Amino acid sequence: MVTTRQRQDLPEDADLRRADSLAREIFSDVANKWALLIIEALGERTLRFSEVRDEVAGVSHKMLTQNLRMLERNGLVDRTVHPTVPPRVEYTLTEPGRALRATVDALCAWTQRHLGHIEDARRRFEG
Amino acid sequence: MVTTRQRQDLPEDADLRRADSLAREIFSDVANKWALLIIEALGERTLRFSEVRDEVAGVSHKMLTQNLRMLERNGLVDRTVHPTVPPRVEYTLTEPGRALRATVDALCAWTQRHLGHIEDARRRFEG
DNA sequence: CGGAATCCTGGTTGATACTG
DNA sequence: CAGTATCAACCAGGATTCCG
Repeated sequence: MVTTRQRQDLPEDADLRRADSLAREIFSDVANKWALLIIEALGERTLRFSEVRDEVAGVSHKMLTQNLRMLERNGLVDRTVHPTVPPRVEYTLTEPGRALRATVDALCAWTQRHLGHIEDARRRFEG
Repeated sequence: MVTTRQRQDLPEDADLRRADSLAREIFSDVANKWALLIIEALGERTLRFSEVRDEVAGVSHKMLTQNLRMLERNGLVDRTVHPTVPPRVEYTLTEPGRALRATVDALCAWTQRHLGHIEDARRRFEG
């Protein structure tokens, strides 16, 4: 993944730059708090809309639908509508979604491992 | 890292909940586009403010200082001021910063690997 | 129950200008 | 060059309401 400015602008770089801006877009979609928390909440399970809402602390109805749509659009979650009444909508991670979840797990582990160091750094910072 | 609601609220859980909200806070700090791009840009190198700005495409002066401060506060980057004129300020990842970078690398790799799948998913989504 | 639409507020962002 | 301050614009995000 390219995260830096392009140094040149030759015509033959066109498709490279396209893939690049796409990567950037996906990165922006995914590198966001709610998306990552939702992916983490889904884990290996299949959850209903309201179950996800209950699992992800503090998420609003709106943010949840918005992010679930985005994840569905990018093929990271499957959305299944059961035509019953009342309606029942279930969400599951797709294969790419589960792969992403692995790196989110790593991020969570990193956070846990460095909690102490970060607390110290903060005390030192404002001193 | 705990990402779900607390089911109970017993007194003895107080410090657990404190660590929890701290983890949540750090997660929110770090799970953001600019922070991750900056960490990726720094990599193993030491860069000046203007060099980081040049490496991270599209970041504004303000967002850059803001995020660098945040990363410094959390002890993820070292900030060294050389008292020369004009001033020279250099940024380097700390050990925790480099550890975090490893997971960011994983995220970037994930993005690259699934670019195609995601493009397809999008086409299927809007139909 | 899940979702869309509306409104409304406040935080985030970029532009600009100024300091050391 | 690096950083801060100020201001205006914008958009994220919450609350609410209505629909299937």
